[in-house]
Amino acid sequence: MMVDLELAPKQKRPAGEPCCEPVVYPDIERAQAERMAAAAKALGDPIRMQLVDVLRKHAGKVCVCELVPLFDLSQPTVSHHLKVLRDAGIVGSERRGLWAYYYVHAEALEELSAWLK
Amino acid sequence: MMVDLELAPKQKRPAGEPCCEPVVYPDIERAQAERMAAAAKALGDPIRMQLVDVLRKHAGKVCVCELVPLFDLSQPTVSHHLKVLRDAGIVGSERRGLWAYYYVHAEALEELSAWLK
DNA sequence: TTTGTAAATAGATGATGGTCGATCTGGAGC
DNA sequence: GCTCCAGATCGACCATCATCTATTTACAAA
Repeated sequence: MMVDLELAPKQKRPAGEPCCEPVVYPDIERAQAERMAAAAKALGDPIRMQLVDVLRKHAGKVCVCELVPLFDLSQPTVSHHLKVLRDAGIVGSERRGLWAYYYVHAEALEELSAWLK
Repeated sequence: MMVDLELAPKQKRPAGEPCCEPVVYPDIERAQAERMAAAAKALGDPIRMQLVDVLRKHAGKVCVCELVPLFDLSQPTVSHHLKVLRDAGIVGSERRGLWAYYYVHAEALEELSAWLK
């Protein structure tokens, strides 16, 4: 968590030259950093990365029953990963009868994408 | 982990209509997904996100003694976060006398950036 | 209404992660 | 040599996470 430099503990310099001129980094980035870190965290698992990749490449809604056999994981585990992505706002879902369809919320990745660029 | 569709368990369809036409997703993405997930995971913490942000904005090397007071964390904890970023290849470091300087490896973020775009 | 099926949820477990205080390392200066 | 300092590492602690099996929910068809 960032703090104002005035509140930061004073650093005692050794006798030699200082390492560098101090630079002030204001606190503005904290909320943005938390949002982007949350998105990155959700993407920070190979299974979820592949899920998003598959959903993105299809630009439409994909049935869970198509997603589960793509991985060597149990159905509840895939369901869990989809929930993590949904809680992060990265994907959305829709029920149709017995089946559930997932799709990507492209906007949810935009802030991170813009920052990385 | 992706598997070939031939190896995927056969799905028994209910009597009604299937949810959708099956779509084949080849295995090519796995290694890329693992690399990108590793980078995203390293960025998936607000402290590390801010560290990278600060380092990026300076486009030069920044002394650890400047980074520590920006956060309400102990010096070993900041050092730990820098190590996570370095292990992920996102930042590099250089010792100069008593001080250590960190900088961003811009290339390490390029694959993720390109994929997100 | 009974049966079968897709997906979500619950609960347990072992692994990983963030944080701290204490200690270690290695360079600078006396 | 000795001392002081910046930064890294260690060890412990507690929280979070990925995964599984078992169960529940919700819907469809007979």
